This record gives sequence, C-alpha cells and structure tokens, in this order.
Amino acid sequence: MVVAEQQANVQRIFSEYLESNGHRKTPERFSILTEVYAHEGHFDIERLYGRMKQKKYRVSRATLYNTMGLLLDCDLVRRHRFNGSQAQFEKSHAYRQHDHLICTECGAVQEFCDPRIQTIRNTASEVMGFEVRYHTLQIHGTCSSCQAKRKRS
Amino acid sequence: MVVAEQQANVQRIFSEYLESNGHRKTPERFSILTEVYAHEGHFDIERLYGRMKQKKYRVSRATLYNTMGLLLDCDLVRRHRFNGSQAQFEKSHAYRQHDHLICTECGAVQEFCDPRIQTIRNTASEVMGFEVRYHTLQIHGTCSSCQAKRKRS
DNA sequence: GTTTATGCAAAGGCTTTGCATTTCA
DNA sequence: TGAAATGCAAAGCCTTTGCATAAAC
Repeated sequence: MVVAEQQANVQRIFSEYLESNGHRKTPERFSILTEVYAHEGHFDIERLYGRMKQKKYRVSRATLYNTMGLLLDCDLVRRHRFNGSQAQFEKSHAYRQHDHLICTECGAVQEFCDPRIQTIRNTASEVMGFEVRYHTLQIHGTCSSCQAKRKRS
Repeated sequence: MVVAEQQANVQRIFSEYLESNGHRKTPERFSILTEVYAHEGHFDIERLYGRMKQKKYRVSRATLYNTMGLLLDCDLVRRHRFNGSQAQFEKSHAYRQHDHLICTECGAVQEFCDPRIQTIRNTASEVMGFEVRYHTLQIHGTCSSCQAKRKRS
C-alpha cells in the first residue's frame, strides 16, 4: 500500500535526521509525523492539535510547535503564510511540487502545477549563486466562482 | 524630477480610489502614502511609525494599519510575510516586478527578476480561469555569503 | 545519572477592536 | 450636522518561553 510505504519512508528519514542532529526520538515526535502524513492538504497547528486529541494522543501545543520546527528543518513539511496570521502547513515529502492560487475575495486556496518554475529556480541558483532549497509561489486574484458571482450582481 | 512625478501620480490614484469608494481624504492618509513612497525597499509598521514620528507627523499605529489596508486594496503597496511574524510592506506602483531570494540562515532578502514568471501567470489565468492581480515568489535557500561561511568552517 | 523533551501556563509581539473625540463632507 | 476617521489603550490571537516534571540515552 502506497500510503504505508510513504509513512515508513518519512519515519525513517525523520529518525535519521534526529539521530544525526543529536535530538531524541520521542514517541510524541513520531506520532506527530504520522498524523501529519495521514492527511492531504493544508492544516494549522490548532487543527493538528484537535486531530491528535481525538485520537487520544494528546500532545501539547508547545510540543507541536517544537516538532513542526524539526520537520521543517528536515524538509518533511512546508510552511505557508497565505493571508491570516496563522501559519499553514502541509507535508512535502514525495508530494508533487505545486503552487497556490489564492482568491482575494473568498480566501479559497487552489493548487496548480507549472514545471517552468523549475527553470526560474535554476536561473536563481546559476545567476545569483543562491543554493535553492524550496520555493513558494502564490498567485493572488479572483477565482472563477467569485468572477461568476460578480457578474451576476 | 522622476520621484516628484511618481508622488503626484500615486497621490492622484489614491485620491480617486478614496473618492470612488466613499472613503474620506484625510491628511493622515496622504502623508502616510507620501512617506511610503519616499523610500525604497521593505519596511514594517514599526519602522514607518518611527519615520513619521521623526518628521513630526505623528499618526497612531491604528491609523497606519488602517491606511495600509486601503493602500493594499488599491494596489499601491504590496505586503509580504517573509519569515518573522510581522508583515513587511513595499511600494508597488511603477516599481518593476521582482521576486525574492530569502536566506534560511541569515535571513537576508535579495531581489531578483525573471520575466518568465509572466508566462506562468498567463497560464494560471488561461488554464484555471483565475483573474490574476499579483503574485509572490519566494525562493528559500542559502545565500552566497552564507555558503562561503560554511566552507570556511 | 545527565541531559533533553514535554506540558502547562504565563509572557510576548504583532494586529485588531472599542470607544471617546475630532474632522471631513 | 451626521457619518466616518483618528488616537489611545485594551483585548485578541498565534507563537514562544520559563520552569517543574518526565523520559530518552
């Protein structure tokens, strides 16, 4: 099963990362990673907190923030700041590169892919001598359903 | 003088925007716009607050936030969230499109241009039916000077 | 046995909000 | 004159921090 494979993969990556950086392998950290990889799409800390609570695995918000920091550091999750003040996260391992269309009117976030972004990344690293780790491209504007709404009125 | 021309231009745009949206033309709003367009580069609310205070034009932080909202709405400024929690702003009228390279290690923000981003915007609007207003592309990684530092140690 | 992580609650920092006062139209 | 904006301070929200307790190594 693909999902299980991915879980095994990221658990191993995280384990190696913790070990080589002198961090401890606590059950909280692994269960957080499991939960993060159990869902698609974006989530914020509060939502993650709620999900773990439901599953009877209660971790503190402090530990969530701490662990997300580690997961960001080893590139297993990505953090976005779309509009509001709270950060949005999503898993990033073996997840196809994608960017975001954000509607200024209804706040909806839509994913899209464009391989040409890769050529821009390459240029940044060649021309500017920048060592690229990841990127975030957000296109802001009006989504098609808000355009339709606007026309009706 | 080009700077004065630009000032006159944006003041007019803002004035028309305020008028057609039923907002009042207060001296605070125009002096904030003037201050915003008097500098290059990024700034946060606190810095803007400090600058206006120095020039003996004291406006409250509340008014700054309020006015920045209006300026965002009429596309005269752009708001970024690079890393920290506080938003960074920059003027956006008649300012060449550019994107940002952000160093994960030292936090430095570098600008760069790549016209190919335009083709991606076009695709988003054609394929996804999205009405594009603006975009933000952030490339995260290690800047050249941090790479050099790393090699030394 | 040490040292690091967890959990709780309190503190922090940026931003928004409520309300009295002022000001634009 | 009436509605909206300003300014101040307080409240809010997300996130970080300090410290006692627990757990990894």
